[in-house]
Amino acid sequence: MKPKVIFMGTPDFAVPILETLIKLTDVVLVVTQPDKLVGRKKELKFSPIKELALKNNIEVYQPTKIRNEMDKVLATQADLIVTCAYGQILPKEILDHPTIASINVHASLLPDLRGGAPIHHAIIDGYDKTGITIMYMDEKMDSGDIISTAETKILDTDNVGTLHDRLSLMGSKLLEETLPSIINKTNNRIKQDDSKATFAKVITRDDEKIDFNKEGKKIINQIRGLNPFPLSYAVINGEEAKIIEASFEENINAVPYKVYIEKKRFGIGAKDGIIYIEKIKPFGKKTMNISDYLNGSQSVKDWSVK
RNA sequence: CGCGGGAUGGAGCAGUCUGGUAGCUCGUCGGGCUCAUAACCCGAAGGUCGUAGGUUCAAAUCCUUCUCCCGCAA
Repeated sequence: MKPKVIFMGTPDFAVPILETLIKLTDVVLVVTQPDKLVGRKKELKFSPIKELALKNNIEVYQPTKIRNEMDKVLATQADLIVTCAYGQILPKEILDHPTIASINVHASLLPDLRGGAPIHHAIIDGYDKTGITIMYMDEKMDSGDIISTAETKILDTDNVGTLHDRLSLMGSKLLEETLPSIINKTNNRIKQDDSKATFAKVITRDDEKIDFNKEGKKIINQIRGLNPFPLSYAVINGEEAKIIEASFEENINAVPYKVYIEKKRFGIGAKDGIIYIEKIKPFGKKTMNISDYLNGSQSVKDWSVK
């Protein structure tokens, strides 16, 4: 007899998790964020999790605020609630509802990087490794007892896209390995050391702007840690341009924000060296290599960066 | 009708306001120079200027329609 599971999640990251649950358990209800009007055309967009649920003929529930709309969940008999990047805090009544437990799949090695953007911050904040934690949920943010973990090194070549995809698959694999022990209640249960907790705040517009007074290494981490979404930017000649990829070379004489034009290279000074832009997405244009960008530009040497 | 940017040889752009021979930086191809080169020199090919219609002797350029791409805001 497969356990009955209520799954709560929203973005792409959670898709492999739900796929694993569909394979191993009886998913009786999927809870996800309401459909949103997205983009300039205001098209109604289903979350990736809703798409997957519909494809598998699983009932979907989309409360605006689950705290105020708990009846549906409480009326659904379940052994487990599994969440992954759902986007809403669950009240105690819901956490206590399933017969076995309410657990969460989180994309960091807790107690590091609690919160909404752990993958971005793992790179931005210069961590050399991160991972997946499956844990019990309590009423605070990502603070419940740890059941299992899996870790991965963050490579210099990683960005949010590659790390996201890797962690997502790791998450589904770890869940598959851990699920039996949770169901027969032989799993580990390790308290988090709250004094060591760090937080991964949701990315804001301010986090996207590059501050060239910072060290080059930090700037590169910021660029990687926001790629491919939402991308970092700088104001070049009065227009916002997304910086897609860049490299860093130490240079003791570098002046922050100064433009360094060399043959086919576009550098911007930082605190301890020069950031060379490799790929850029100018305002209103598509992503292009820096050589293309320079080809179409005139009097680049007079440009300013803010 | 939320605000704004864009569509011009293979790439990135200028030209549009002030209609009148299709331009720039690259790439490609051919040739030259060189021990050699992504460097340099010479030459060539390659574009119905996003779509449809209108104004005009004449439209990339002015007017209108539509399509597609992108940033912000939600």
